[in-house]
Amino acid sequence: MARTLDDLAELSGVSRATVSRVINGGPVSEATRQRVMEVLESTNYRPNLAARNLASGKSGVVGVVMHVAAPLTFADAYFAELLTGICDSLSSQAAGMMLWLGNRTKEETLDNILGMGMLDGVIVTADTIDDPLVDGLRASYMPVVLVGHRRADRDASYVDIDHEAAAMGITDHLIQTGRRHIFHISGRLNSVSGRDRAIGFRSALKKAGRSSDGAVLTGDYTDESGYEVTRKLIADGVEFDALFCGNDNAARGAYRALAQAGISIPDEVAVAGFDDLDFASELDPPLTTVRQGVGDIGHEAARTLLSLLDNPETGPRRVLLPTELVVRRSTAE
Amino acid sequence: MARTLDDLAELSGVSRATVSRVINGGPVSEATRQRVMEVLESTNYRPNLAARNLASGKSGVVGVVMHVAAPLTFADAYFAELLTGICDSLSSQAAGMMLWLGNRTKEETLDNILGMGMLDGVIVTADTIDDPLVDGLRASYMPVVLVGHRRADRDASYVDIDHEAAAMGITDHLIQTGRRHIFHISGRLNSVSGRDRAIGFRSALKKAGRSSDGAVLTGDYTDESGYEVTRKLIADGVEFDALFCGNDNAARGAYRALAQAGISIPDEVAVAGFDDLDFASELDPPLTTVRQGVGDIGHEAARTLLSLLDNPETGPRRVLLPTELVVRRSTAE
DNA sequence: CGATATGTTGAGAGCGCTTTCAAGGAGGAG
DNA sequence: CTCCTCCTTGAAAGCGCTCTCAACATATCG
Repeated sequence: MARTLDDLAELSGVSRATVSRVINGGPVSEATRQRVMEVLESTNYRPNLAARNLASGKSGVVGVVMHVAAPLTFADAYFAELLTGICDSLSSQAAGMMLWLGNRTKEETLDNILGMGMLDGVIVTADTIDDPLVDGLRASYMPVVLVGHRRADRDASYVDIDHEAAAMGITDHLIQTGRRHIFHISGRLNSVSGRDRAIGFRSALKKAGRSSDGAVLTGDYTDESGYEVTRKLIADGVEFDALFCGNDNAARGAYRALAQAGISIPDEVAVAGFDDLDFASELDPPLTTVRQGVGDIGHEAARTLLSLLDNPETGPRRVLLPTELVVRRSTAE
Repeated sequence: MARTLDDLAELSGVSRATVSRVINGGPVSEATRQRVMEVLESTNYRPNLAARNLASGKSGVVGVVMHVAAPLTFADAYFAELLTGICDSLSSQAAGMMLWLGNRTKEETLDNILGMGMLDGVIVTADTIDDPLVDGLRASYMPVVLVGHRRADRDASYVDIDHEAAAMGITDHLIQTGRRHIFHISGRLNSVSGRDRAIGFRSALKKAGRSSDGAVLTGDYTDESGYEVTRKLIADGVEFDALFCGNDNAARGAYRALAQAGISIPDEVAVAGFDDLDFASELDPPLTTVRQGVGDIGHEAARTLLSLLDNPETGPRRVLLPTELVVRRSTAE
C-alpha cells in the first residue's frame, strides 16, 4: 500500500506535483488525470493531514465550543440539537470537528483551544453576557462564528435570532387570546437571550397598555426552575392565567407544577415556551412555543464559518434566522 | 510576537534544537533552560501542531466515535455520561478530541475517520453485534479502544463490564425478595449488552430452578419500548410481579405504563433497571439498578487509550470494570 | 598529564505535502 | 516557417518541528 505522494508519483509515472494537482483539482491534462486516478484508487491513498496542513496552513478542522456546565450540555436538548446541527453540516463538507465542553474553566479551555494551533476556525456559543472565552477567542488570530451575540459583538460573525421580537410575538398571542394575568419565567439572568426575551415580553405588555411590574420572575432555563417558580406562584396564591416561559425546558417544569396543583392547561392557565425543542409537541397538551430551529442555527453556524474560511476578505457575516410562532393547544382560548 | 522555533532560538541565542529540548524536556543545562524559558514566556509562543505532528508522527488528538442514531446520542443519558467521562479524562491530559456521531453511514464515517489521517487513536462504542465501523477501525493502522466488546474482540483493547454476571445478580435479588413472576424487557436485540443481560437473566432463573420460557420480552433500550412492552403485558392480562428492564430508560418507560394502569411499585410489581444513570435515584420510587459507572467507563477508556499510545508494545489492554447492585425502593419486598 | 566518560549543544536531515517557477510542447497567428 | 501564447509538467523550495549524530567542553580516573 503506497503511502506518500512520491510513491504514487512513481507508480503513475508522473511527478509528485502532478499527483498533488490531481488530488486538489489543479490543471492537469485529462489523460494524466485518468492515469493518476486509477493508481489513486487502486492504492487507497490517504493524504497525510499534518503535512498538508503544514504546507497549506489549513487543517480542515474547526473547533466547536459549548462551554456550559457539563450535565447541562446534554440534559438540555437545546445544546444537543445545536451540536447535532453543527456536526451534520460540518461532516457533509468533510470538515473535521473538535469539541470543547465545559469541563475546564474558561481560561483553561481558551488556552487549550489556542494551544491546539491547528484549527481553521471555531464556533462558540455566546449567550453569556460576560464571557472571557468568547472575548479571548475573538481577540485571537482565529476566525470565529458566534451562536448568539452580545451587544459588544456587533462587528463579529454570528448566527442568532431576534429574541426580543419573538418574545413580543408570543406575548402578543397570549394577550390576543384573552389572557389577563400573564407572567414570564425568565431565562438565565446572565444570558443575552434571557434578557432579550424578558425585554420583548415587557414591550408587548406595554404596547397593550398593561403594566409588567412584577410580571417577570427569575428562572434559569431549567426544568426545575420552571417547576419551582410556578409552584411558588401557586403557593403564594397569585392570580394568573398565562405563563410565558423562557424556554421549553422551563415550560415543562411549569407543566409539572400545574399538574400537581390540579390546574388545567389551557383552561385555567395558558403556557407558552420558547425554542420548540423536539419534545414540545409531545407534551400534554402540546406546547405553544417559538420555533427557532435550533438544528438550523447549528447548520447555519457551520456554513457561515466555512464560508468565512473560504472568503475571509469579505468581512464578518451576521445571520439573523427567522423564528416562527407555533401555536398549539397549551394556549387555546 | 515570535512565531517559530527559529525565532525563539535567535531571541535566546541558542539553536533551534535547544529550544525544542527545553519545550519537550530534553537534556539542557539549567542556565540555558532558564534563559530560554524567559523568552518562551515573554513571547507567548505556541508550537505549530501540524509541524510537530509531521515531524513526530503524533498529533495529541484522539477520535471518539459514538455511531448511534442522532437523536439517541443525547436523548439517551448513557451516551451523554459516557462522552462526558471521556471528555473529562482526555482534557485533563491535554489531549484533543474529535467527535463522530451517527450522522453519516458507518462506511462514510469510517472513511472520514481514516481519512483524517491525524488521529493518534480512537475510542469507539462497540455494542452492536455486527459493526463494520468497529471492524474497519480495528483493521486499520490505528490504535483502538472499544467501549464494550463482542466475542470477536477478545484480542482487542476494550473497557467493559460483565453484563451477564450483573444481570444474574439483579435477577437473583428479585428472586430473593420473593418475586415469583419475573419478566425481562431486553435491550436491543443486536447489541452485545442486550444479549448478555438476557443470558444472565435466564441463568439466574435457571439456577433457581425456574423456567425462563417466554420471560424475555424484546425491547430496545428506549423509554418507549419499556412503556410499550409493559403496557402490552398489562393489557394481555399476564400475571407478573417483577420487571427487570434492560436499562434505566426502559425502566422509566415501565414506570409510566404501570402508573397509568394504577399498579403500584413496588407493592404489586417490582422494577429493576440497569446503568444507574443520574435520573435513576430520582424516579418515584427510586429505581433498583446496576451501577456501572458510565462516566468511569468513559474515563477508563480514555486512560486506556492514552496508555496504549504511550506503550504500544505492551499489547492490548482489557479492562473489566466492576458493577454494583444498587438496591432502592422499587424492589422493596 | 593523558585518556575516557559525561553532559551540553548545534548542524542538518528529514516528516509529506503545496506551490511557485520555469521549461517544454502544442497550436494558432502572422 | 517563425513567433507567441497557452497548456501541461517537473524541479525544488519551503512549511515548522523532531531527532540523530557528531562536536565540543567539562569532569573523572588511572
